[in-house]
Amino acid sequence: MKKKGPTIQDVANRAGLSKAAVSRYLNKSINLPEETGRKIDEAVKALGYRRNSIARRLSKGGSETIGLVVPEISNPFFSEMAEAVEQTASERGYNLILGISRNHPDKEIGFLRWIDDSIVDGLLFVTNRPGNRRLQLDIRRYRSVVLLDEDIPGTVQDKVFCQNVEGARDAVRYLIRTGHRRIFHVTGPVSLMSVKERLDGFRLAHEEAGLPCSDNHIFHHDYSQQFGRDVVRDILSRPALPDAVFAASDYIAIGMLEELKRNGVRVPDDMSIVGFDDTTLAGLVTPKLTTIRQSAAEMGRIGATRLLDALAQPGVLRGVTRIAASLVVRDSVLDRRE
Amino acid sequence: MKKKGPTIQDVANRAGLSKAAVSRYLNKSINLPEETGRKIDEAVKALGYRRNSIARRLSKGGSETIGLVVPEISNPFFSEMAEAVEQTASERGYNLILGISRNHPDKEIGFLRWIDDSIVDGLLFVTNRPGNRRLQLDIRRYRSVVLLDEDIPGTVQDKVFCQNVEGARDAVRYLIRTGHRRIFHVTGPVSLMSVKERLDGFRLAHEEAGLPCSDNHIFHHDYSQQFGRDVVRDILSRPALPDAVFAASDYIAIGMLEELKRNGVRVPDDMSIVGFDDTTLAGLVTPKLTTIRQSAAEMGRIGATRLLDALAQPGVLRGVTRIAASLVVRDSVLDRRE
DNA sequence: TTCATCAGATAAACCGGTTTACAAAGTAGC
DNA sequence: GCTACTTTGTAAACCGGTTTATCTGATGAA
Repeated sequence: MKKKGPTIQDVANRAGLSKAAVSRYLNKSINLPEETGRKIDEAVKALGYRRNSIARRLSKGGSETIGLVVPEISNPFFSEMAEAVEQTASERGYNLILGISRNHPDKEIGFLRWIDDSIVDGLLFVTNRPGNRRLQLDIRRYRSVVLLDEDIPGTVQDKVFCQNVEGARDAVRYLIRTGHRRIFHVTGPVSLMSVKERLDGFRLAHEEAGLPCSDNHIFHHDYSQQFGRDVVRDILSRPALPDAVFAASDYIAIGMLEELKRNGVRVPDDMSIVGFDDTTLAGLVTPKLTTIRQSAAEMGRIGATRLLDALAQPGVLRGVTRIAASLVVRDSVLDRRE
Repeated sequence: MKKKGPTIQDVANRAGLSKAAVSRYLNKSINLPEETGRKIDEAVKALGYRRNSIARRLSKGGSETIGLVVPEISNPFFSEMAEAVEQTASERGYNLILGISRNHPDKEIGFLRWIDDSIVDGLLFVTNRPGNRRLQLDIRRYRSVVLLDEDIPGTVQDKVFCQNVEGARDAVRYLIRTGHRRIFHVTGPVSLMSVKERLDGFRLAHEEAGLPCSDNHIFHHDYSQQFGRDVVRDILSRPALPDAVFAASDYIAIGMLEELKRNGVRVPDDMSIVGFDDTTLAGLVTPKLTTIRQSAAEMGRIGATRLLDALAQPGVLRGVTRIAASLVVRDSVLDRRE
């Protein structure tokens, strides 16, 4: 029942050589004459030798594994990201280990320890708790961490975000261009960089168009479907309805869609809605959601590439990379120009 | 820049003891007097010692990591499963490493090698290629593999599936009970166990009701949205439309919904639809999909528990576990009884 | 011939723990 | 006082590789 596989010593014995020769040959760190190489190859094949990766990690000090830490994986944005990261990692011979933080700072910090513990060589990190002081202080100690999607202020790592300002500005520009004048913004907590930046874009588009932009047209809470539903009740209780809403996430937009429907408000006839993210859900709801597309896959791919490059060649920081955010027109916005 | 953390030897030195004493104390495999224990604790704290998990794995022979292999992670069914697996694993001190096979048998077999390579102690395995001969032969060599969702014939591992027959039967019973008489079945490839079993349930419900059940009311291809769209064109080209369709996956059902809408066929007024899986998408589409709920999370949780139990106490096989599949009534079925 | 050089290969240290087998000191029982 | 445990602890082997420093014998140049 033991199934102890053959060790490198067994291979060496069979080939009539030393461990060192076999190891170096297998790692291509030595040039051996053809005949010798053949003997090793033969022994490896005959014994079915596979090197023990744990032992290898111990002596090399690396794990050939990277980690991805996300708040949740059942959110399509993160699962699309994970898919791309796994793809990129596996193309370069790395394994991917998954950490799900459920937004607990303790878990997040625990995942950082993976680096100390040589469980991973580096980490791709997404957090929704940028304000956590401990995390902030802690994360700076770690090189080989790449931040995705949301920033943690005061950190110096490589980072990959999307063009939040431009995306939001384009969304609102589009609403203005299609004749909307009273636009609300429903978004997440002010602590998040993406929220701040999308709000900047929202304001920018208003300024460009010479439109006023009141603070009480802005609703902060979180990027959830539930908030989308709740905010609708809030909005409907007000004297004047907006003719459009720019929601800073598809989840919010979808929650709103649902609740508006329940209240007999037709989208887009009575109210237009634009979302943000373009997860797979956006094309599935009715009406199909017009939204700003940011590719979670691209973010994952670029982040993983950055990280793997950094591991291969330490010391080279590339700073912040921005991926595109572009408008995808579907059915949730009505053209109101007469 | 080396950041070499303190080793157990450093702790031993500071506490004036031997490596062995420290190791055994830290692993609670020895009882030391309070005073000595305190000295070790002090040294650990003062030095900020964390044990090197790679070295530990090497000597213990285990990795305290399990793997989850799925065809894709961006499919909500699998990401919900992954979330539950990660949760269960982390509660028991295990890490989760993710393998995405993209349905390539080569990759699947590669992931099995993780066990040989001591990268994982065990594997949760979901495949859509049950027919692959090589995989079939190969997988039998591995204990500590648990099969989820789909079977691989001829294997002896622990397995967790859902009650496909009962679920499908209930779906069709419900359609019959609500007055439907001409029910089509749109499903995946015959090679999958789930497809066979759901078909059995489909037939069973017809028999019970004394209804005929023709083979050319059954459409096989795959569990994809695209097939849902395609099959609608096929069905609409036929002389007589069904009054209901039982789709063996939500993805198929959603694809059909979309294409039916495009063709002016109203759901559920002109045609009722029942899906299978109850992924998050089901509640989001219009009309909301009536479907059979199988909890991917529960499957993941139970599978992970089985695997971890098996690792803790080898040799005890529990065979096949079935999780519930139950009807969730939403808006895609019309009651046609006058 | 002789010294330098180099290809081919190895012994031994090392990575950082765990574990086995055993020693030394304390103490109980008689 | 002597034997028999118990307690407290350790030295050394081990896990399975990688890597460094070194050795040997052959080739080439002077």
